[in-house]
Amino acid sequence: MNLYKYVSDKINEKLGATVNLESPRNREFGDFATNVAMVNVKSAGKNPRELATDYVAKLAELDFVENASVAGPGFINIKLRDDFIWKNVAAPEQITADKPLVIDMDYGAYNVAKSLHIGHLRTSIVGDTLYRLGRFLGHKMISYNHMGDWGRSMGFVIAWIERLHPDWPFFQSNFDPDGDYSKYTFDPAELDTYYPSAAALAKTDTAFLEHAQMITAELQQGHAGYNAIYNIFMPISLASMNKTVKSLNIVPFDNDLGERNAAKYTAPVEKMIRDKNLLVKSDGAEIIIVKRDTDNKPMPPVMFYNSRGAVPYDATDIMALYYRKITDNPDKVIYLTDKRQSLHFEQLFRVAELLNMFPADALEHIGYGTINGSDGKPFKTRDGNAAGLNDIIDMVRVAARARVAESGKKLDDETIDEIALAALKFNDLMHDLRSDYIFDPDSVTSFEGRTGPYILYTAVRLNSILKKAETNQKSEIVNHKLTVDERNLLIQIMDFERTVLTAFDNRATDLIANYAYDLCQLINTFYHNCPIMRDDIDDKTRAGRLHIVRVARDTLATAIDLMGLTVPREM
RNA sequence: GCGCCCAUGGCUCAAUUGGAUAGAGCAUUUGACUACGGAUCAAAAGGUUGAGGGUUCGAAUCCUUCUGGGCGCGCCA
Repeated sequence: MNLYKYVSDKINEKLGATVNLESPRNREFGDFATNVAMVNVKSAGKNPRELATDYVAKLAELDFVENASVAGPGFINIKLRDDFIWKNVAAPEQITADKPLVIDMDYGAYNVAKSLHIGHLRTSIVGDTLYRLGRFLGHKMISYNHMGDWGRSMGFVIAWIERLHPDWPFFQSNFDPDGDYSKYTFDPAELDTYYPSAAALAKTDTAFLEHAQMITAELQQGHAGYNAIYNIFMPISLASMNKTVKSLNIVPFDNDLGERNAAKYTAPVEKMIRDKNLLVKSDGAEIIIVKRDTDNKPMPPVMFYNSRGAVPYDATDIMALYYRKITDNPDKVIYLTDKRQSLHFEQLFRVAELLNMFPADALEHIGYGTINGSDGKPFKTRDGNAAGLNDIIDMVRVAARARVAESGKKLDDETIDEIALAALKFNDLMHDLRSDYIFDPDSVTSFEGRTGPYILYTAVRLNSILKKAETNQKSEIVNHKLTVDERNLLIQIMDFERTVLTAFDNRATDLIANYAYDLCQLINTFYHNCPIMRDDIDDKTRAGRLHIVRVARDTLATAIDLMGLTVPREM
């Protein structure tokens, strides 16, 4: 149940006020606290402690209140009755948001012919958890991997292939579009080196750069040879992306539709823009002015056609939005990208408004921070290269395997992978996604303390008890007087629903991760202090504690699933 | 130049969006039933929340000035 909401509503009803209910930081103060007396002190004309005393008398009449007391400058602390807690604590169910929405989520945004690197970690992992959260709350979530598959980088890749194989038919003037080109193929790993190599060359070789830019424009305008070679490497690259997606255990994208798909809608979108007289010629390009008189900051125009006639990402993003409008017609579109792109999205949203495509509040950009190394600069491997995502996954796996070997346990590879992935993903999820954070390989691979493996370990422990207790499956709730550890755990369990709702509302995946960690701490303390299967434990206590274990396990398992992690059978 | 973001124990992060004695993890020191599984638990030590000023019952959080960092500002995404 949403304990917080229930208690909050009852108290509001009783006091005829809007109470700001909170969980006290220090659990000894009580299960809940409120500052309502301090807030209402002005209108009441009493001092806060007097007013609080009045409130306390009323609160004591509520059937779920064990006691209520005044503390400090006028806080009211409330302790719940044991039987109320016993009666209401339950495993989480699918929660339905008040108003289920259709939500398009744009994250991932992988690039063709460029392997995933550490920059894709957050968009993938956080995007996946937001997607799962939204789904859990009953929203219709539609995910888009808005691939970089049609812009400048494609010209670079093709130019690089031409450089390697100038004799290939795709680059000849007499290219036959109906020919059989099945013998031309690429090794995925090698393909991933093409774009970086080309980009590096373009920095020094202006002629190469200009040639690549021309190829981009010609590709977009239908050049047969370029399109043919594109159609060969594109699927190879996509398969490679999806392999990484799978190894990250993120929900497959509903749509792998990127810039190329969007560009199909150039004509209707251009018409919309022209109809409103928004397209302006400038330096050979065609742009949309989005600056407003009230702006006190730089607001460059949106590029629709560049001077070579190609559609850059400014334009394809408008078209992608158009595509989503005419297909999903979503209530909301949420973009999850690096925060450095926030100006771009502000521009895009202005265009959407100018075109009456979406109101401003339907579009949302969540900008996540950079993952830095211990030097405070974007994380690189020891040899100074941008760290590949597969390399990072492997690094954590190797560490996990070593850890298992050291402990003398025998776990299969699948389990080790689950542990390693948990370490990597939890480390990402626990940070405030809008801030930069430092990625410390030693800390991520330590598997101790505030880590993914700690979370999984806790779940495995609970499963282990339940397995052991299988024989006496009394599912009825036998209540006994709660110990402090039992009580703290149950209160936290009952706060799950509020946490999930708040996390989604604030697009704050760290709330789920931190909730799970706090829950695990309480579980482990309970586990340590409250024996269950030991011979000296009476049946009533055992049955009650087993019930707690079941509910705790189910709650934790739900949180783990929302984070896209898997509980191993053993560890 | 204009604009946005950040600064919290030695290190990495929190702080219920203005609430009580600023909490965790790592590292350090110490302890735990020969174990419902020790990837755990318990405890100690460690803080003028970058600096100054202001707002109020109450500030890490809001305003202001300063210092130090990061990022963005038309043909990349």
